[in-house]
Amino acid sequence: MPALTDPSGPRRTRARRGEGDRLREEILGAAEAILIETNDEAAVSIRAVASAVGVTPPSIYLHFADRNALLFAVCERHIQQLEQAMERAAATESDPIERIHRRGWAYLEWALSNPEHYRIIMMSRPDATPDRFVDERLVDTAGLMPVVAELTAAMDAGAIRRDDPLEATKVLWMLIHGVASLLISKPMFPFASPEEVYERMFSMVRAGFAIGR
Amino acid sequence: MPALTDPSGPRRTRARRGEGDRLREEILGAAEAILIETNDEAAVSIRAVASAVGVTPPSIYLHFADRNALLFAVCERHIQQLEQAMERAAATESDPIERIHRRGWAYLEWALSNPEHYRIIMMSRPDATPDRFVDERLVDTAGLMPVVAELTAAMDAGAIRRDDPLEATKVLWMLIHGVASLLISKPMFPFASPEEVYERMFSMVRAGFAIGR
DNA sequence: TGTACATCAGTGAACGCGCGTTCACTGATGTAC
DNA sequence: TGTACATCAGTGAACGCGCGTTCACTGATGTAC
Repeated sequence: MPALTDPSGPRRTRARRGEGDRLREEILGAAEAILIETNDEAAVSIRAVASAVGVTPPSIYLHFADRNALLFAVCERHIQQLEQAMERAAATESDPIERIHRRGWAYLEWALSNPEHYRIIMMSRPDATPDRFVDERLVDTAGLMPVVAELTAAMDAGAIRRDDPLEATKVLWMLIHGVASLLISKPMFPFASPEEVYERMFSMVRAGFAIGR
Repeated sequence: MPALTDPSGPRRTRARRGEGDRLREEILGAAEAILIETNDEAAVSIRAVASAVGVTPPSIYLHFADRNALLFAVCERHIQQLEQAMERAAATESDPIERIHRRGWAYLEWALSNPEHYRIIMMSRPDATPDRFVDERLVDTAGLMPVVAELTAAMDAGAIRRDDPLEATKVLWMLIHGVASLLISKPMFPFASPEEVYERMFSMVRAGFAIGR
């Protein structure tokens, strides 16, 4: 009489030859699920993921160099969602500043919906960050380049004060990051709603960009 | 022949009766030193601190409830320094907005000088934060109240647009936090100098506060 | 001045934990002949 | 159609780690009589 219950996690049928990448996807899915469920990066351990997938810990190393690589692979997927969300948000608007306004709001919404992802990508210790997230990649990651283009267009059109669009964009990123990260880190602090805080912040941005003194 | 070297850390003479609090200070000092030296919260373990002081791990519990309590006791000292630095910075200036400008710069300087303290206090997971840092305390902690007073004075004097001074202050906190935390988290990212970034940010603040449209 | 005793500042040894990672291996699956 | 073999997807057991915390204790110091 075979055991009907499997104490060591869900059963899994071994992938067929050539389908080794199936496990990779399952690992990513399980890691993602644990991250969302616990909202705690530390809970995403090699052992926890392996057990959730129904596989032994060493199997993880068949697909990921180490724990960090796995963690960031999970986040990389979400970053694509962020970029798409920002594009969608801007799509139906033509005014450059308003497009930036919408992008920023999409960024904030995404951060608040995925606080632990946001924490890992934007708030973790630099030495825990894989190289490709640090330099070039990060510019895209944060969705900065489209904003630079937007600002340049607005300046060319004479809609806003002429300035260095890249530096201005970096500052915008810092401002929105301040809102996002403090809302995430201090959920008990009596902040106003995200909408209100965002509008207050952005009204300063508008004023700062305005032409004239 | 007695051992001349002590492999288990520095020797320490036991405190006399009634001087038990001496150890508390030594523990705080050692924890502080480790935090600054390693710039890594995780390095401040009960065992590491005990060994640095020249005492056994259980002794820590004579003075601190647990590891977290120790960690935050270390930070609490620094917060006082922050508050004092902001007061000093504002002291020689009379214009309310300029006073805020100086306070903000002092805040940023402090954060960049004590990145790991800043990380613990402002960027750590909420569930790792002792209660008293979460609510009332935090308002003082971040040095918000003087700014509220400054803004109120400026509004009363008709120098800036009338608005809710508390909400405006919270947003200012978020903005400066964005600058501080991103400079700390992404040291390799090609940001401009802290000075330049801060001035760019604050010029938006000034514009946002300005009277008129 | 001397001694029994309470107090206080620590100690020593151990608890149980979960972790990342390595290593030699197994057994099912497909392929070449 | 059959069989030896290479390959691939995993396994099982163990490594060594440092950690927070607990418990019963010791031994120096001061105090009361």
